[in-house]
Amino acid sequence: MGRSPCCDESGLKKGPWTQEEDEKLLQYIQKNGHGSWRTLPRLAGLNRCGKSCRLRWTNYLRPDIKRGKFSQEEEQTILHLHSVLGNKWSAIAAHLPGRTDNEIKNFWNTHLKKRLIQMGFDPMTHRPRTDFFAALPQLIALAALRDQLAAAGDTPAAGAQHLQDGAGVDLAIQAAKLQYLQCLLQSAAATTTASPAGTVAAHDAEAAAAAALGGGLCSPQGTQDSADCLVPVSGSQLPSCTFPEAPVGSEEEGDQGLSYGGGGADDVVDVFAWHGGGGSLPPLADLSDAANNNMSTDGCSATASSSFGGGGATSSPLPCWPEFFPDDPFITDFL
DNA sequence: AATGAAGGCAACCGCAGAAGG
DNA sequence: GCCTTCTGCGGTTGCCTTCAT
Repeated sequence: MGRSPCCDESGLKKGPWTQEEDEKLLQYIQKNGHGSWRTLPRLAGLNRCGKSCRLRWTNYLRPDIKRGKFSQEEEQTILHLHSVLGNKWSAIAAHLPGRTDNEIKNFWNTHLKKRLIQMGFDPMTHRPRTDFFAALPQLIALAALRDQLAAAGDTPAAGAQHLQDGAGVDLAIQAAKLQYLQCLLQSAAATTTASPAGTVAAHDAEAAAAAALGGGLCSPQGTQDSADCLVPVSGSQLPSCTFPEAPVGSEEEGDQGLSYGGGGADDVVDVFAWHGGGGSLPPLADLSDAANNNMSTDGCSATASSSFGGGGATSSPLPCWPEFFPDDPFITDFL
């Protein structure tokens, strides 16, 4: 190593490309192919380093580049492959025709990664985060929801009126959501000892990715059972292909489909809406049905089909929160 | 309407590995 | 086998646009 960067050579232009430069590069490559990137700029009459030319070509000028928003299928694929491959952007890009590694990397860093973090998942391991600060947004949301519940039940008359005018149903739905949230946190605790995906040998990860793709990725239409979608190395991980797609047609949820709020209690609702979109978790309507019917007090039975947490949520009853904060009056009172 | 903050994206930088002599 | 050169990849930066106040 120790080789000086190619762009250190004096006089070479850096920064944004002009249309004229694009045209020169495009015409040269279309006519001659790129050949040696190092000699290309001189031959093409460009005052750029070869590296810059290659980047411009592969990330922007290449004719097969697909532009525009990522589709739901592409999002699912990225999430799934990232859970298996990690930050191997070029490998991930190889499975997404027309998408560049740079584009995928940017999309991950600006969208998907943030969503995982906001939902309390470690974006590197795709597992629920177990530290307190990761759960802080949920705690805040819980507090807000509790206030809402308390306000609704201020007086018996008010409470009865709420139930009559439909507000009671909303509260029941929110209670069901809350219980689901508790399940998530429980699964977080259950996966504390699990090893991170990053420890998986690269060839195993590649093989797993190939197997997953060859055997068919988790169908966005949900035609394949979520358990079948899990590749071996990510069997106890959360997102990957077990992420359900966003509710179809929810344009108001934002341009990417997956819904997130800006903070506070809205986050919880949005997160649940996303989870309930049709993947391995029951749709929100199911939760509300459970709430309206005979909602179990263990908080997890309503989501018994969930694959989250590697079985922790399905095999062990709650209470989860009192284990974390046994003396916290808010927790004990709320539960 | 102005201004600051945040988000999104294109491009750069430096490292690692492959290829060739 | 060693050294040099080239290519590709992942991380990071900085600019531009959009949004919020």
